[in-house]
Amino acid sequence: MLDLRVKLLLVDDRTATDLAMLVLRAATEVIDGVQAGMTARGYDDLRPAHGFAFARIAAADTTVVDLAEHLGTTKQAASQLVAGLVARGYVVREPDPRDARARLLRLTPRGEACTRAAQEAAAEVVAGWGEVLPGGSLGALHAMLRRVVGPGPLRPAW
Amino acid sequence: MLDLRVKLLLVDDRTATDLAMLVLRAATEVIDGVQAGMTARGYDDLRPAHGFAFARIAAADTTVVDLAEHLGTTKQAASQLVAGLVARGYVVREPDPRDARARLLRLTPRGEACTRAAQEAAAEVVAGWGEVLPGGSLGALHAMLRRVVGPGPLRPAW
DNA sequence: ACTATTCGGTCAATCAGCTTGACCGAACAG
DNA sequence: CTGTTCGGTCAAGCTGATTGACCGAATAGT
Repeated sequence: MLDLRVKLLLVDDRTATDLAMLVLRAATEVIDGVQAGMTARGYDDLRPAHGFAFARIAAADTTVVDLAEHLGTTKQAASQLVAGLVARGYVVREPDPRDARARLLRLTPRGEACTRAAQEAAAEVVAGWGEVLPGGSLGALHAMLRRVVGPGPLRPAW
Repeated sequence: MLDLRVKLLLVDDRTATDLAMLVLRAATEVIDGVQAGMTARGYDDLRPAHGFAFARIAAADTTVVDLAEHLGTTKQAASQLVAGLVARGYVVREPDPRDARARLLRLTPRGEACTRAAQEAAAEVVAGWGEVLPGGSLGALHAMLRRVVGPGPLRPAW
């Protein structure tokens, strides 16, 4: 009877591992689709990792250390990544009024345009899913994942 | 009115990009969870990319070129990866009876045990999801993703 | 107020994994 | 039987990330 309960929770082992694989495949489609959409819009000098950095910088006051934590890398790696974005005109570093050591990262207009492009590309991928799913399923999918996944880092490297 | 149709398909733009992010978060949880479960089981010398290689090798007769295609890398990269697995006793190369150039890859008992461990770890992650979802939702999630994602490479790098 | 420790950030060297390019022997097409 | 394609490896080079050292600003302790 414990066995029955487990079966109810896990469906079954085969389905469980299968589901994990499907999630991975879906994520790969998102990444590849967004990447394709980005190059189609003229942004061909950015990797997915940059996108995650953009999302963080756009969302809140962000320092290099914050970014490193959010990306799950070292602060040195984050620093290099930011240096690249600054060199390409997507990001500027401005002094933090509250802490002379820190430098706040902010998106340039170009960086914001790029962020919007990424969101459009992501929406396109999801729209493709909506076309093969019965109406309302996307909302259900969203609701389920929302309950399932907690906040946490969006590690850009497997 | 076109706008209305789009809205029906995409739910809305905000939800769409949000869904994409959730999928990415879910994938990160899977990867990190499996990785943690693997090290907990004593396999601490393997990266996620190796797991994808295992899955392919276990599923069908596989050569290095097949593997490269499946992983979305060059055959040289796949060859190096296989060399590492052979050196660590997870995989053996045996001659292909039909083609003297080719070498068929096969899992050793150690490699098979490792594959089972990975499946267990993946099932654990999914089981965690099942605990916070109403009964039957995992099945629904599985069904939706199954319809949505097509066959394709499981790219190990973002 | 003064010292010591922590913290944000960068510089430098090193490392791991992947790519490009060249090449070999086996298979196949003419 | 000869030219070309294909499976696979070797070698060199590049990129992204890590480790280690360090500087100046902030904070803690007394």
